[in-house]
Amino acid sequence: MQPTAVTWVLLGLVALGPRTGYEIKRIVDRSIRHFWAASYGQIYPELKRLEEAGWIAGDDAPRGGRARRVYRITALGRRALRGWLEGRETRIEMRDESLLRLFFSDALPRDYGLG
Amino acid sequence: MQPTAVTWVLLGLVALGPRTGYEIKRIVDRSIRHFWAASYGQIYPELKRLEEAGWIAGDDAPRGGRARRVYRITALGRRALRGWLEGRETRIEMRDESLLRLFFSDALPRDYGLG
DNA sequence: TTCTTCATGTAAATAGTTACATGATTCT
DNA sequence: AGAATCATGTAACTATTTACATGAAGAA
Repeated sequence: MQPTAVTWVLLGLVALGPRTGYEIKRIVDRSIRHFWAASYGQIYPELKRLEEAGWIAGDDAPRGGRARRVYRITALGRRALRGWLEGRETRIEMRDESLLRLFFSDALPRDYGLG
Repeated sequence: MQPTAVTWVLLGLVALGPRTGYEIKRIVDRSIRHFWAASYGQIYPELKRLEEAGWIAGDDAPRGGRARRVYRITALGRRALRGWLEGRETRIEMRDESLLRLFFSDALPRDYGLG
């Protein structure tokens, strides 16, 4: 399975305990997003892919009449996650507008506004 | 002009001195990319847009038989850049794989590999 | 002469966000 | 009753990367 941007986020969260896509999104938005964001448009399709690959398994668990699907990690998924955890690859990309501003802070002639 | 991701990178670099698209790409790859990356597919079309907006002006400056276009900033461009520099908006997004790994470092049962 | 760098540009593919559709449940 | 939250999913849009085409100049 070719991992995408959200593969390890989903697999990691499901490894911590059974989760729905909705719960995953909530957790990501509250904490993980500070160093790795994820949108519904990524999460739901990727959960399907992970299930097809056998890394997670989904169980229908409706709450009343409301559809709901809870995913849990499989042995195969644990193996994959362990492999990634032990990896040394360290992809890092960032966009920090304040650093960009700092970089260009002297790009224009000063206006001596503070002088 | 609706700014894109690379607008301020290009305008800032051109404000520091006349530059070709190729030079901009080289500078970005050597330094700025650590906090704000840019690809040719963004740079060349955006240089065109900036020129159409009157924020920069391009002059053909071939080297021998090799086509070459050098851009310089205009008064309008300086105004726009100053406006952005004085702004307080601070968009920041990052993806740090090692932080993600750290976050999930206890997601699996320990294998006591170091014990 | 061959390799690297200079130089511009874009098509195609991939990635990602946003906004909506849909509707139940729970909280105030 | 009304608002917020739970819950899934995707279409359409926007953004971004990659790889290629093209070819001259300079360095080894």
